[in-house]
Amino acid sequence: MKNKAAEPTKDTFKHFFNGAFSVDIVLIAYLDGSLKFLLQKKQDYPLVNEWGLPGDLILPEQDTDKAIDELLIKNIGHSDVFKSNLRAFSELNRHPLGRIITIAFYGLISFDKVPNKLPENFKWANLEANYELTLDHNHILEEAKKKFKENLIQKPVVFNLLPEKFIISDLIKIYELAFDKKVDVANFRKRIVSSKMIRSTGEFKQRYKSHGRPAEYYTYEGPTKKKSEKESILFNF
Amino acid sequence: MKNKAAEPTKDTFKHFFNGAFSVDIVLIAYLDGSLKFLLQKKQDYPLVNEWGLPGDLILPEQDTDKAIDELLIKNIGHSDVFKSNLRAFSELNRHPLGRIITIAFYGLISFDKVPNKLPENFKWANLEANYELTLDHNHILEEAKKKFKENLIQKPVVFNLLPEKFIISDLIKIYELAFDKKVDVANFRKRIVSSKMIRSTGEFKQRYKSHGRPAEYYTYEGPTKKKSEKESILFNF
DNA sequence: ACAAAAGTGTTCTGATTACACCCATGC
DNA sequence: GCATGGGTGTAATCAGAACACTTTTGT
Repeated sequence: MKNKAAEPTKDTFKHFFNGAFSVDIVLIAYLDGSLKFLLQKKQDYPLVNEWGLPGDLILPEQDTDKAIDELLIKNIGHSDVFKSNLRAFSELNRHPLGRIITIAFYGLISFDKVPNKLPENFKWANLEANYELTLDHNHILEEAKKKFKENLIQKPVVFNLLPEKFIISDLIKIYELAFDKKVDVANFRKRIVSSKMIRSTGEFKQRYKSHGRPAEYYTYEGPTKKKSEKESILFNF
Repeated sequence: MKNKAAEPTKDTFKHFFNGAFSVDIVLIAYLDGSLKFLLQKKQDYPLVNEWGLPGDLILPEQDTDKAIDELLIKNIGHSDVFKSNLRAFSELNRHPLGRIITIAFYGLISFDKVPNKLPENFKWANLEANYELTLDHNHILEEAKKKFKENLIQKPVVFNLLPEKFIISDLIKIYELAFDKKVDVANFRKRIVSSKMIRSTGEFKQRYKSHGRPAEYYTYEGPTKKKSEKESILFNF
């Protein structure tokens, strides 16, 4: 017992510290009547000219959230988006440079905050299109889409895709696109209005080159003040 | 243009490869009529004698899923549990040894698979108790509990806490414990039986030292075959 | 016989569905 | 006037909440 090895120190653990981290983001927007996500053409070795999710290697001393913000600021000019930590992707051989675990985020940006011009190596792609992305980015994209859809029905995240003032038909359109299903407009409208989550502004959308009654602008008021707070709980699957 | 720097190589990225990874798991069980989670007293420098979630540093060449399985096998004798990738925890100064990003899992183990004897430095703790855990493990625990509860109402994960054959009152008890609310037994029962998710076995639980009508054992049949598959979609918040 | 736990039935209410109808505008 | 998109009303149905009641056991 007295003959035990030397006390461990930080140095004892050196061999654990040979891994790298990166961040990637699936940034979703509602643009031109369809759902899109942001793509980046990689320019650095070893992925030159491959398309993938916006992302970067980070240094061990870099914070992941800040790294995402910096990435966004650099490329779309600001980081004013809704961000949610998706999960880590850690498959052993996911990256040719060595063991890199990536922290994936999914984000939502409202269309009024989408810049008119993107850097040359960025583009918006249709969320439903099939792209061959680099590394495991198709996998990350799928998981993000899954979480996005779950969130859409469970939490008021839609509003992050829309400006302060929006029209209900855009709200509905997003659901129809995301789930590829029709929405009963009358019932959707009644439910969302009666929930008090949105409030009418009295302003109306002027229409150009189309007719029909002008749509009223609504604005998001925050989550529902739980109406009833059920006494008994029950599963729902 | 011709004067550009040398082509980058793997070596160019060396400075990114100074980070470490770990895995941690919040393993939940339904034991002795309450919900518990597994705790480990750390024995290695620099966390000696601090209690935290079961977990370990992993080498850059180790797979995270395998690492969790090995951890479980070593300490509870098998890895036959339901596991779900929670997310990565990456705060800059979460670990005294340096930048270590941990991949957190949450897991569910059925009480018939819980070993009678645990290693000395492991114990089951009440899920609702307040412990001072090492590092950011309280934070990880909270996120795991949140996801556990979400899952309970959204997906048929409860069955992972119960043996092949179980009685409905245990099923209900888990919900009551997790949400600290009463469940209307009659309605719960009707809903779960009519869902065809569980099937009665014809076997009954013999009771010792208590009276009351014997409970029938049920068994899980798999997820509901979507009864109606709604035409129109609607949010639910 | 009675207490305790398991399991069933019935009523009432309110949410959800389906769909018909009305409104405001451009051409 | 009529086509188009926005917006409201209503009747029928169905799922959920509440709770009383029956069954089977131990003591």
